[in-house]
Amino acid sequence: MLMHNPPHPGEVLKELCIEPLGITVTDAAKGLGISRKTLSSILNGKAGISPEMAVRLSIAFNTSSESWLNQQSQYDLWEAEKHRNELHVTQLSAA
Amino acid sequence: MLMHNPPHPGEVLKELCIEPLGITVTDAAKGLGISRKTLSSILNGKAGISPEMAVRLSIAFNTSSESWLNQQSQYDLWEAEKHRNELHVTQLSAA
DNA sequence: TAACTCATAACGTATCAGGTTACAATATTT
DNA sequence: AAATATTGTAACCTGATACGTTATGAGTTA
Repeated sequence: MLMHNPPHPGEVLKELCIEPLGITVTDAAKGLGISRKTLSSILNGKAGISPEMAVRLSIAFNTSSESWLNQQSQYDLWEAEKHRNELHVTQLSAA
Repeated sequence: MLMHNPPHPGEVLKELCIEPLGITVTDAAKGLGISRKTLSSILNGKAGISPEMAVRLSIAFNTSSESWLNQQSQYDLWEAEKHRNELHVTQLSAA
């Protein structure tokens, strides 16, 4: 069960990876093999981290791809849970 | 680190939720508040489990939405990792 | 036979990742 | 100060995918 509002994975990426290394967004994008606009979108919370992007991050920053995708999942789930009560779903039991 | 080929989340859904209850795909779809085609696509591995669908499943089967979405993430990541060596990514270090 | 169940194809809509190009606002450097 | 670098973002395009409806064919059960 998720207990607190998870941050944008992009926010974590910026604060824990990009800024500590002192590299520019432009150079990081080059290293990741993606466009600057795509990285910028992630860093500013406009785009999520796709499975492929998680693998790219794991290579570039020597981390685990799982941790990146899990962060994204938890963020997405937090958003989805906000509308739990609006879903027309009934409990299912044996026929 | 993921060690073995994760199953389709839809496969798990079918074997651990639908079949044990002895309910039809049609009735399960009704309970979930989605179309029969959408559920069929998931059960047969043609579609993934979206964050919203994870919440629906958690309500209908009294489970955790996290477990469903994590299963999907692990499945997606397994697929993405297959192409790890095709990605043009370089290790990033301090400027 | 008739009714139910299911997978799937065809079609449309919405969302989203990702790319390119271009522009404006800051920083930084010379 | 002037020139350069950096960044966010808007506009536009493509491709993938979730989801819906409708229809069809196959299998199963009453």
